[in-house]
Amino acid sequence: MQEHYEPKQIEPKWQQRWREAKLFRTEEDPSKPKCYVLEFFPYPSGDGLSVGHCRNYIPADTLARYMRMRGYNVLHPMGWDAFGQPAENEAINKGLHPKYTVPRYIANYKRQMNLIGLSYDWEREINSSTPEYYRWTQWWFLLLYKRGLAYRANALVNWCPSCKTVLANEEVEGGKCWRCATLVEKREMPQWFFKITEYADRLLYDLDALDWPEGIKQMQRHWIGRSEGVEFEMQIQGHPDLKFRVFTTRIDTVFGMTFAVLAPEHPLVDEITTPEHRHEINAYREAARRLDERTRLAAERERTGVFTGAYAINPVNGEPVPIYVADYVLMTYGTGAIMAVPAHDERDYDFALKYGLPIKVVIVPEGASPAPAAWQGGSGGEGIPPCYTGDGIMVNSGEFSGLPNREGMERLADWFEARGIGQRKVQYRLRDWLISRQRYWGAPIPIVYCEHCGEVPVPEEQLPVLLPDVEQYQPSGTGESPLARIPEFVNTSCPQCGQPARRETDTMGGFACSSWYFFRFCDPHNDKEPFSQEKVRYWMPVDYYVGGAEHAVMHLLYARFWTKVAYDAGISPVQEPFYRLRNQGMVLALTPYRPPREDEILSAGEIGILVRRDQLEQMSEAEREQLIWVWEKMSKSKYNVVTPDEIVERYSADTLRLYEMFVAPFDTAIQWEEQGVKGMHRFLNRLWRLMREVRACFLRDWREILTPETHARLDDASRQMRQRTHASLKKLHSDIPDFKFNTAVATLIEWLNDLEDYWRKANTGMCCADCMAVVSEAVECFIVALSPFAPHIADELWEAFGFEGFTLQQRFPDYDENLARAEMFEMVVQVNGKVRDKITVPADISREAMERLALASPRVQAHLQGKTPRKVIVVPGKLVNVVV
RNA sequence: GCCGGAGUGGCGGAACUGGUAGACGCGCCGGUCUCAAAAACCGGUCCGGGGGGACCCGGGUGUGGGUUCGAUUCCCACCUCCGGCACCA
Repeated sequence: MQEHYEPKQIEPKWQQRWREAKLFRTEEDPSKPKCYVLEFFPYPSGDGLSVGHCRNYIPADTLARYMRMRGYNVLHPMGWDAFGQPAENEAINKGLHPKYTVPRYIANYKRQMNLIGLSYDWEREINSSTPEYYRWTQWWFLLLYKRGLAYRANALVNWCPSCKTVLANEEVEGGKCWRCATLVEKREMPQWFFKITEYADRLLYDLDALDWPEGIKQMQRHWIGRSEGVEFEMQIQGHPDLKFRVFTTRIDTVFGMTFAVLAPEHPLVDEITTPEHRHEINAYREAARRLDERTRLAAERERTGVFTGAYAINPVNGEPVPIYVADYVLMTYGTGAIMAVPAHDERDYDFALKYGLPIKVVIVPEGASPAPAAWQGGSGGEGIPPCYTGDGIMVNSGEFSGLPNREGMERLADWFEARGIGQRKVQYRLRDWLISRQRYWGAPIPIVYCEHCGEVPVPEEQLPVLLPDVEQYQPSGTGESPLARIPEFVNTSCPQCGQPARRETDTMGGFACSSWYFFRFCDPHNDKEPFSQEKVRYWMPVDYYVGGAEHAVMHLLYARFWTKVAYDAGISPVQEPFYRLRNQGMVLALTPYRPPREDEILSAGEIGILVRRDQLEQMSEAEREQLIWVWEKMSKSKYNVVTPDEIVERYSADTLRLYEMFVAPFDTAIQWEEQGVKGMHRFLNRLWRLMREVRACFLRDWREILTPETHARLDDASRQMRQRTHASLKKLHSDIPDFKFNTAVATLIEWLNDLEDYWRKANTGMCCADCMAVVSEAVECFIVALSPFAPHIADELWEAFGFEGFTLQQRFPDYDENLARAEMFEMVVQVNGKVRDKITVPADISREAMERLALASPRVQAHLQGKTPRKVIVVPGKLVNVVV
């Protein structure tokens, strides 16, 4: 055994041995329980992994290793979400085709993952950009298509002028593109959609049974946005042939309608606008269409709108109300038209105040007077009723007046349904999933357009539709994919009639690939089908799914949707793909900003000019003092990245692993500080030194020595050491599956501290064979228990102590419940709730004895000052509180 | 504005179903080794006050109130920070 801990020798050595032994290889084994541990499908970027990315992989790896050592058959695979726009954008910038860059980046990721000792079964590696994989992504498209869940439609879509492609609703964040933050525009184009809305209810209700972070479930619920209400029809005055429908969740307020609003894009606007308003309406619609997202973002909550000159008839009382066009009504939600009730809706209220429209109160809070005199003036001023959106009693509502509004809602819904002019309806915020991308680095949509047969799906046996080589990377700008400029690709024959036909040139967005990869990992090399039923039945669902919270809606919703479709088609054994979900916290790094120079101007919200690393090194002392350091998410663009490579170089992979798990709870954001890394390195050094000392006295047969009889004659310190060993194991068994890696590592450190103390004492003087057996038990258990966290040093020590094989093949040590329990405890004695004494007593002490000992304490007597206790509270195993 | 989460020493954080607040690590202070420094190791370290000292007294988990023998933990109100959504009728 080397004198010092030399990670540079032991880490590569063990990584090589693991590889040669195919240690991480997984096969189906019906005799063992399975455990599927999966991390989010990474996109292999040219920047490689940072220690920030490792925050995900390291704890997941520790969990996977632990589960293996618990006897589970663990599936822990890794692969690459290799299609996507970053690779294309890079191709444009550097002139290198993704087919060359992507494999290089993958190789680097893999090298880094191996460097930090991740236990992936590389035989199951998959790459979504290979025909072997995307063939089956296309197969999924056809599955959805056959089930009526894929359709092409002309639609007003989100267009990113920078990416030159359309975006799904989920990919638009605050009106900007999720990738490049460019303002998104609206365009009308034919596009492919998946009918995720058909699954809205199931996607909503099935969330309840999932063991996911509550926040993520909440976000999905909100994204689906189910609401119940009534959709009804309104006549337009002077147009007996025209009517429009509105949706409301507050049918109880229908008597308070004082105007109606159509979305600017509503098809009826043209027909009903009167000549004198036409000019103004057209201008408004044009502005809304063009500057849509921009103005809506800039002009906060400012309401604007224009009168059409037309009137709608309120069906409940026959009163005409003016019809406005306003952009606060969205064409994409509900019917694109609303009844406006300013007295009971904030938005309608603001609009009515601005345009001087009447405000008619139809609900009053229970016990309140409906008289105008009672109004203290809403935000509109004296004499104007405030906007009240809560529950109450209906007034001014004809035959419904006097009813509690909740009841009125039901009666009115019945009223509309009985007359056939309206019905109860459920609305969703969720829209269908737009899948088309006008890009070449994605899976081609397997559809052919034939003059005779129309839209024809490519037959399964003709898959894959191979992606051709693209020489011109640039998007066409017309909105078409670069694939459209490759005649050999576009021109084909119709699979049905054989006549000349054209291929669809759109590809599928990247989320298609990641919506089913967890199935593929179960059977990654199947070339007959996407996956075999037998294997999927064995492995699915994913038991632990680990990744960042940024995919809360997009990926996680899409993957759930595809899984449900597969379930309905009889090819998935589960309705939900991910039983447990855990989100890791971000890794923050200090990022330097400098004050702006005279010629530089900061935009709003900026605190200074970002300083690059090379610039930082050239700065003078005076300049450095001016810097403002801010904790920000580690990223290439902030020049604050720390790589695992440099940490492994300076310390070791095991150090990095321990630090990332120890520094904070798994789901908390952490601040990257190298000082803390040093602490973990010290721990490993200390471990090494102690093991070197202990090795000579190590007794392999400690199990035979430590019989119950021997245990009974051990001294206090030895029995306590055994208790510490077993209690530590117990704690590890509960912390690891619970993702409490920080306290798990703390437990290891404490255990080692105790062992060091015990060893010091046992080694000087009181040395005996029994003591060495106690040390040996602790040492052997410690090495094996350390293995999931720091596998390299664990295997090295394992070998140094003369054991064969790998720690990963050992059973994670079980603990003895009786030994884990302390024999003595420190009984706390309080007087009036304040700690006054601590007395060490046997664990099985009686309540009476506790009370007697407590009252006998001189300290307690001193605080009692002769007074007699009014009450004595005894909590067994804990404390005694004397109340005076 | 709405939804979700969190406020604990100089710092990251610990504390089971209400029961010793501050585990563990960093930093800092003192020491050992060294010509010296670094590294490494050993000891100390919530704040205030008292004592030569082992110790003793008081305060303390964002703020204010409440329940309780006892509250970081439960309840009410408020403040701050982080994440998400934002005209969804």
